[in-house]
Amino acid sequence: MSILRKHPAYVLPVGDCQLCSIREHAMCRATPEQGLQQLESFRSKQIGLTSKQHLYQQGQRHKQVYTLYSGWMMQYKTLPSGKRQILRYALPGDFLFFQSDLAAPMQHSAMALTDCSLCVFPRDHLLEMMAQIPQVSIQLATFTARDYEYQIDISHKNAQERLAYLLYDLFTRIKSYDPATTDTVQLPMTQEDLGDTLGLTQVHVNRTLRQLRQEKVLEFLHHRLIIHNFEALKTLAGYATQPLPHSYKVSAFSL
Amino acid sequence: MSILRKHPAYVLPVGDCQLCSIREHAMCRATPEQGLQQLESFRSKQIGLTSKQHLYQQGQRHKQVYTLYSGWMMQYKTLPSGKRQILRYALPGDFLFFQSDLAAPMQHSAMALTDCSLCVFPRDHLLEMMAQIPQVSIQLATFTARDYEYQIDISHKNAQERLAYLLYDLFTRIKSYDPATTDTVQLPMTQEDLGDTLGLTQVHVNRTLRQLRQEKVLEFLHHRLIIHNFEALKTLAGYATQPLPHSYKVSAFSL
DNA sequence: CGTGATTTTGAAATAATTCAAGAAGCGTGG
DNA sequence: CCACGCTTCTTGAATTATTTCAAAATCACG
Repeated sequence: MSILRKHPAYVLPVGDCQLCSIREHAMCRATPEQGLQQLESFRSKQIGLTSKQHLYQQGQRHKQVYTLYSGWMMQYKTLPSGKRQILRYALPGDFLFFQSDLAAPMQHSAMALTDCSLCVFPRDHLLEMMAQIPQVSIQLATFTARDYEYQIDISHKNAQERLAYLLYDLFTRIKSYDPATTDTVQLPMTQEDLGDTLGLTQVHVNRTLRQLRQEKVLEFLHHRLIIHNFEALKTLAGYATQPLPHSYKVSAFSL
Repeated sequence: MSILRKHPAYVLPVGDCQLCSIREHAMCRATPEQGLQQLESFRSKQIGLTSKQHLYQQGQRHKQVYTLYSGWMMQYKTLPSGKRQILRYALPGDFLFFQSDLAAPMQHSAMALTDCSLCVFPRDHLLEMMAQIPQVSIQLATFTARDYEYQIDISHKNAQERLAYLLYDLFTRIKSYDPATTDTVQLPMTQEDLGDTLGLTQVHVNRTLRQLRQEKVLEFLHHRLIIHNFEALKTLAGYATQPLPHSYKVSAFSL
């Protein structure tokens, strides 16, 4: 059995996907009881994927939208140059599908990194869901903003800082599924995946990981990430421990 | 009078800001008549800013949200290193303020690049507006997704491609305010601003602009952008003219 | 155990930054 | 209307960051 099959499959905390009995689901979180029933009426089915299987492909006019119930998925784009750009790793509870133009063909592909299961909703009903259940739109706007802020935060960093930022984020997200986690987690991605995520070559990722290992910050080897120095990692990743100074006057209107 | 004062101030097409009679306003676009009246009831006032004035500052707990009515603004962050990262240039109709955690202090600052006017809404009412007027949430999710996709698109590019992408985008946005535009527009930003937007040094922006000029793609000098070769620019910016090939099989569930 | 995928390392080339200094444009005050 | 000072733009040389190419070592899995 492949390492990706036996990889720990993080699962949403509550029961079978009723998209609704699962409060941790991105689409359900903060939705009131009545809204959950509505949501459930929109759901069309559940599906399973095995590792490496695609859920949808860039260029397709896809008719459905998803939330991930268990497993890891990744979303990526094939660029005009032929290179692969990984946009995002999805964990249980995360949306898969959203793009600014819902009517356009998908601008990216989604592939299972491990065996997965998902909840399916008809794409045609999404706007209806957003209109009828305000929490759905709010969640969607909030999660999209979070992804946006993630990209903003990583964009002006160098190789070491990016790697630190990405690995810190992945570690933190996984830890939220298994609070017993101390310093070690299993990750389904390779060094090449990390490179395609960060816009670095696999070779440079390897050398940067070596640096981080030598500096005793972390180790990443064969799908196992170990964090040795949490504080150093956070600092490298650019999480400010001090509030930033204000250097300009603010308009009189601003308060 | 400063060049930034006499800079062309793009204004929303329709009348005084009734946030409502202005259909092109991000918050109003696609909102039905009844929603517009509701929106108007939420609006608290209009304000003006002069060039270089700040609307809000990173770290503040800001009580209002805005849509820009006329002029240019920029949103930026001060990083722990002290460097400035410009996130976004706002033109009339654009939202200013959104972040994933509405209750947190602002994660960025907003400054007027030219004289500006804006519509103001109490931040406390934003979630209420989103819940009562579904179009507001949908617009917010859509625009945030657009910003996200913009960051995704620019993130794995080199200096020349980034500059091409940014300038093409700015050109296109301005053109939408003045359809008579052919190949020349005025931009309020400096080469240093472009550098802080793209994560490049001002010196490298200068050298890259020289390359683009020598290759007869475009000229950017003293706030004036001239596009000489639109096709070359689009290609450099990474807009694929051909659909991308599909290389993987898709799950049986995907249609 | 053998094969293909992944990781590691070295050497050379390219991309971008840093430091430094000079040139050109812009706006204010005389 | 000109002169001065400040900001922005330009260029060169040296340094650092990252990529490319290539090959060997290790690992996973059948």
